[in-house]
Amino acid sequence: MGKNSQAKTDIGWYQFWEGSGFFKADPNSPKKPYSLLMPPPNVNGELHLGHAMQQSILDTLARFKRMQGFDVLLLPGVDHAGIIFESTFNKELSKEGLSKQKLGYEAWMKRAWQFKEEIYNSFHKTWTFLGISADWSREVFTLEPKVAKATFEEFKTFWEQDLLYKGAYIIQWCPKCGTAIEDLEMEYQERTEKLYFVKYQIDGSNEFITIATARPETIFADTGIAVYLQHPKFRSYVGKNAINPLTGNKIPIFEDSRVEKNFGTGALKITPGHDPLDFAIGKDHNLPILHAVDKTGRMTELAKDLAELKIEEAKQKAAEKLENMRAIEKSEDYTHSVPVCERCKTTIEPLVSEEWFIKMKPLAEKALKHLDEINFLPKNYRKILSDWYKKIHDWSISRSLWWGHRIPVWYCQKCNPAREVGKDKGMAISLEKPTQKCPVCQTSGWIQDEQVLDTWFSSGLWPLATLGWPDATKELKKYYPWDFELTAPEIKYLWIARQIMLSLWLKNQIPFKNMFFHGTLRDSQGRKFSKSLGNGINPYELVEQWGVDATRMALYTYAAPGRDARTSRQLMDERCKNFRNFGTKLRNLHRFIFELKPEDVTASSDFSHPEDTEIIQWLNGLIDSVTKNLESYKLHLAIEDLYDFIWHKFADSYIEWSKKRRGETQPCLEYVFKTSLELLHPFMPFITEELWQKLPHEGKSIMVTKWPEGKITAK
RNA sequence: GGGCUCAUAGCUCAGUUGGUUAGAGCGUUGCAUUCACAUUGCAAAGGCCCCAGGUUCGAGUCCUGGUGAGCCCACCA
Repeated sequence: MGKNSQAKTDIGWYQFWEGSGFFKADPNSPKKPYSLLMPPPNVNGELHLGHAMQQSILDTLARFKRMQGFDVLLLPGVDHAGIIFESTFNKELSKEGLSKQKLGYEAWMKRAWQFKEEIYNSFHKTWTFLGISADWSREVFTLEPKVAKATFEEFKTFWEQDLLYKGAYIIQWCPKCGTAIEDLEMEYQERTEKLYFVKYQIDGSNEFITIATARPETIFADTGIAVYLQHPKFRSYVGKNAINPLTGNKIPIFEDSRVEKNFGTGALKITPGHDPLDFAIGKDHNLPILHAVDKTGRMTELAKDLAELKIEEAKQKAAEKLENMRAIEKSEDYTHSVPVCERCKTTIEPLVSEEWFIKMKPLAEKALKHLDEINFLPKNYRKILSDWYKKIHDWSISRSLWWGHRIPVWYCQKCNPAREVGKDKGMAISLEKPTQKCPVCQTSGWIQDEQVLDTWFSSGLWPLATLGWPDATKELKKYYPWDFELTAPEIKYLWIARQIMLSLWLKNQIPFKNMFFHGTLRDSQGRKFSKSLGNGINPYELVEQWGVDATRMALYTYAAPGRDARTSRQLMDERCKNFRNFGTKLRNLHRFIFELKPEDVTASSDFSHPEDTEIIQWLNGLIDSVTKNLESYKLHLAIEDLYDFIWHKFADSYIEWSKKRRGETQPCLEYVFKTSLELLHPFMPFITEELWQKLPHEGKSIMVTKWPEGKITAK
């Protein structure tokens, strides 16, 4: 009962604040701006405890800056999250026996937007109960036209600057998601597999060269054998051909420095179509690229009678074949890490495919020059990012998905059916279907590239697109660069590093002045929270049980920059309970000071009594420390001081002393209590508003009252 | 194989630029409590601040080496 009525009150305050326009930024206001950018959560599932922490931190800073008199913009939004969304959504569809293919593009899209809407609503529910004071009138979703326009501008800029190209490249392909993914989107699983030592006969001889491989099924696509330089045994074979045991093809044997001396036999089969290293070696030695496995993860015609089989089965069969022909010298158990798709955990199949890329080197170099203009917390992230920029590689930006921004490239069906890329090739870049005719053949049968852009291609523009770039809006002028941005460390390269490069390249300015990396909340065994482990803690349950303010306070205790923390439902409950009790303490302070006010109170005081002086001095110290800690984003230190002051110094000490001279302490009690509430408001917005409203006060809300400065000095 | 981070009370963690006797919450123990207290207050116990060196008048904090844990990056077939 009590909990429910409390929740209603909280929502009431939230509506009061929002209805009063307190959350809105005003680009026309003469106040100085302070801008905070919410990292857009992925439209995938519900917001978790990490989001709750992240967004509570943002909200606290926004409320603090507002009270300090800034025109605050806390801009919220949601990311469409291409691959993750599709894999989640398609899983949902499969429960109904449906699939992408069965539904078709139009119907799938319609359902997808509905699904997005459901998730979106749950986000808003969470944001509301957490009390997030964001400017909802400026909320952005990364698939909306505003972002499409910015993304097109980005694409066009790279195209015009010749930083964009399309080419055959070995990519990491997820057969289940049906798309290329980036190295950054892979993870590794330890697996024990068989390492086969396979004999390849030397052409025109009875001798053999032996290679070690864990993937016998790809032998069908072998187009060479490389041995390390000056191999004592195999060097005599260099220049000769080996016979591919499964196809009978003759393949060249050559030396290459990239072959490891101390692994396997010192000879490496080269399969340019199915391995990144082989691709590189094959390219340098002009080897043909063959595919034994296709994009669905099945064997191709090349594998003859093994065609159509899935990789795992083909591996067995290929090994048996080799065994039967006595081509296997031996096999060993071999434990290595296998790349899998971060999203669906399917084994990655490297394949050669036509993809779009951006040349990143000039962007990275520019970012490196300006990195010092950003204040990183913790500061070692400057080095982490700069190391990454130094060994940057080209960014593959195309994905074979439906959920995303379509690549804004149109090919002339008549004169460029192969969809080649080039300024003279009957192709156009345009956000909409081009209206002009093909300059080469004068027809207008344009067809758009079917792939979509990598999610991060648009998310990387978040600091710009949210403010209306490429248009020169007044928002862009006033709030850019952002004062504050925060994120989880795991997307430092995917997102943060890209935002920095793209903002500098396109706008010639850093995207944000302060970049805060919070730690990762983990379970009691140090594992990340994940759906599959089922170890997550639902923030809503904590709020239900302990209230928002207490939950927020518990989360700030984990808000030290860059520090991972172990927690559990039990530990969260302990901390929440503690801060719930702190809230009770605040209510009792109010009761003591106001509801149980004696008759004989003194109207005013110069706080000259030594006990008054003492508490005022403590309070002034508190104002300084809370202000300073908020200015430097150390929320965990600020709440420690607030807690200690209010509970132990004010309640346990001063209030006890005051009982001897209750009447004359009234002005001091009221001043200290009210100031404490104001200092606490950014952290515990609801209870502080509730109590502040019951006090004698000026102004409409504690939210828009002036931040305490501690002008009162006792003699 | 590189790189980064961490190691502080039984547990989860603070400890800003080196500076008295190293802190909090929870937990434990004892006492009090018809007091503003959905209990709260008072008190206690509990620490070779991972190990070994070094710098310094002074080190939990800085440097070197070691041990252990975690994370990130990397093409070991």
